[in-house]
Amino acid sequence: MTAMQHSWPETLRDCGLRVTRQRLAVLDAVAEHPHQPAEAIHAEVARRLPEITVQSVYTVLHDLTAHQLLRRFDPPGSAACYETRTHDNHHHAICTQCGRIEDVDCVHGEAPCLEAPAGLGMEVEVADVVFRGICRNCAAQNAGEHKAAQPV
Amino acid sequence: MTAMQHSWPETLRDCGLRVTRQRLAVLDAVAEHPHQPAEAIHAEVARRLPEITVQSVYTVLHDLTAHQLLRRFDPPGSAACYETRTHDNHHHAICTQCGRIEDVDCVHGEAPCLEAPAGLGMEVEVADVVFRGICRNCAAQNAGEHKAAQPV
DNA sequence: CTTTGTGCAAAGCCTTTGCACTCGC
DNA sequence: GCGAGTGCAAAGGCTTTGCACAAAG
Repeated sequence: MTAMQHSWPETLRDCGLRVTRQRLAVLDAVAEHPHQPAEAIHAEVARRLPEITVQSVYTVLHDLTAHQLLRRFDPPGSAACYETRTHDNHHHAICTQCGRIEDVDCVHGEAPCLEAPAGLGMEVEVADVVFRGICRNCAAQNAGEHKAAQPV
Repeated sequence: MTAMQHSWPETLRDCGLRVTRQRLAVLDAVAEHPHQPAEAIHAEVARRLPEITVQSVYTVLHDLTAHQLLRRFDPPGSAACYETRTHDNHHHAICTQCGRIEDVDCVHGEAPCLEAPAGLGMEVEVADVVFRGICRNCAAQNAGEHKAAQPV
C-alpha cells in the first residue's frame, strides 16, 4: 500500500517521457516537500541543479501533471502546489493563519468521498474537499501570545 | 428563507459603505447571473453603466466581498467568480466540459457539512466542497454526437 | 541521428495598486 | 465641504508560450 510502484525513471518511461535530471529532481523535491508552489520547488531543485530555470520547473510540473505523475492543487488565493499522491483519493486542509496544507485521507476509500445530492443535474465524478481552520501550531502560538495576533 | 434581508442600499449602508450606481449595478448583475468572472460582470454592468471600467468592477467586487455582501469562489484553473449567497453554507458543482457552475445546497444545514477526520491536527472551521462531473446538457450533447467529443 | 526537453526570453491572463477627479452624504 | 469611491493607467504575481541549443534514446 505504501510501496512505491516503480522507481521514477521507470515510471517516466512508462509514460513515454524521457528521463532527465530536471524531472527526477522535481519529482524528488515534490515527493519530499509536498504542497509547495513552483517557486519553492525551483528553489529546492536549484540546490542540486543550479542551472535549472523557473520556467523549466513550470514546464516539468505541467508535463508531469498531464501524465498523472503529479497532482496539482490550487489553494484559493495562492499559487498552485503539487504532490506525488495521485492515485489515492484524498483531500486537503489549509491553515487559514500560516497557510500550511495537510493531506486528509479520504475515509470512504478510493471512490469519491461524498454522495452528491440527488437533484443536482450533474453526474458527479469527483468531490474535492478543502477544510479550512487553524492548525495545531498556530493555535498553540495564539494561546501563548494572548495579545491580538495579526500574523503577516 | 428566500426573503431578501434588506434592499441593496440599506445593506450597503449597514456596512458603512456608500451607495453608488456602480455597486448597485454589480450587486444586481451578480445576483442575476452568479458564478461569473469579473470580466463578464463588467460586460453586463457596462450595458447600463457604459463608463464603468473593469478595474472598478474588480475594486467593487473586492470591497463587497470584504464586507460579506458577496462571496468569492475560485474554480481551479479559471478566474474567480462571485455570488450573492453569502449567509447560507453551500457548495459548488463544476461541469468539467462546459465549465458551468451550479450551487449545491448543503444537506446538513448551515454548519460545516463534513465532519473533519479525527487525527487531523487542525481545528476545522469550514469545509468547502467542489463536485466535478458532466452536467445534464453536456451529457445529452455527448450522447447525441456519438463521435469522440473533444470540446474546446 | 532523431526527437524530446531545456534554457532563455517574452508575452499572457487575472488582479491589485496609486493618484487625481468625482460623487455620496 | 469632507471623505469615500471611481476612472484611468500602470504594475504586479503567476503561468504559459516560442524558439534555438542541448541532451536522451
